[in-house]
Amino acid sequence: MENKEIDKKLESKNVKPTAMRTLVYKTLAETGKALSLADLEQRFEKVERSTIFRALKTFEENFIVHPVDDGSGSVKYAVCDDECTCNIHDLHVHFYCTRCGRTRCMKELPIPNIKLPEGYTYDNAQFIINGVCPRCD
Amino acid sequence: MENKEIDKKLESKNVKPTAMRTLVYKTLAETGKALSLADLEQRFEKVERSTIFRALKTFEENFIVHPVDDGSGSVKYAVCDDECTCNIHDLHVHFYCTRCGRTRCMKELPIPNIKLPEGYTYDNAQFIINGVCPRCD
DNA sequence: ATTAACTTTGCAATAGTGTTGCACTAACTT
DNA sequence: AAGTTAGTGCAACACTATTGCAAAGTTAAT
Repeated sequence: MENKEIDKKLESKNVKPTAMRTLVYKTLAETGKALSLADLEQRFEKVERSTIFRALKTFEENFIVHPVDDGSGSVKYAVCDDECTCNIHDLHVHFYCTRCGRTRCMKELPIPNIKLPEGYTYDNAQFIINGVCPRCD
Repeated sequence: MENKEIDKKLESKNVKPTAMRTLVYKTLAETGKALSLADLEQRFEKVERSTIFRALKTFEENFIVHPVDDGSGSVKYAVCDDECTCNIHDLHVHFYCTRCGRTRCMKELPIPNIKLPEGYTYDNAQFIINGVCPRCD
């Protein structure tokens, strides 16, 4: 993905594209997986943890990435689709491979509609499936 | 719940009932919610974190409690049903209230059956719904 | 262009969760 | 009762997430 393209994308979501943000976004988009802060940190070496952290938070607030808590101990982040507003209708299943630790967005599997008992309202959900991915099988 | 009853239960799952374990189990069973290590720690004051921690791990290994990672930052634990073997068929939805931070097992809502793409196998899942519970509404 | 105002970044420090080694004590075995 | 095993408390530590502050970079206004 071109840097210019990324910058446009960020701007379209009201986030000023800086070198670091572009880099973080690019990495997330190119790997196509959900990555944790530590994952990202390793990939660049030079960049400060807090800088990446704040980039992710900014992205999250502006619906550029969504957080995935796969139970691995650290929250991971994956790029949202263009139309994503991170509301309940955009949610999808995530698959966590217990062998390689990789987390994959299963955008083709939307979170099933659940009928909660009387009195409960919801606005978000996480559906993590743990198992073994084809690569590790 | 009687202590004797608890002790029987623990023994039936091959866990030796000690004073601490009985206490931890009792608390989990009586509150009827999923509690974190920190939650439990607060309730007793006197008892060591690591002791509670190890009690929970022991319970988990022996299918006496199941862990719930509701995204609050700390894993919580809830008592299993009698017949629970913590395999994929025993799994149920958990509801995390974003106002009060309480996590409730929705045993009446089993995790829906998901058809994964070719090549993926699974053995566990977490389905957390975030919203507001009746108490907080 | 220069200064002022604001934003982003890097660094250092901190809080909280989870986890382990070790020594001490309690419980169980023979 | 002596020896072995299991459980507990304490202290230490690793790691993730998070924040305050100061330096550097960017933008806007004169």
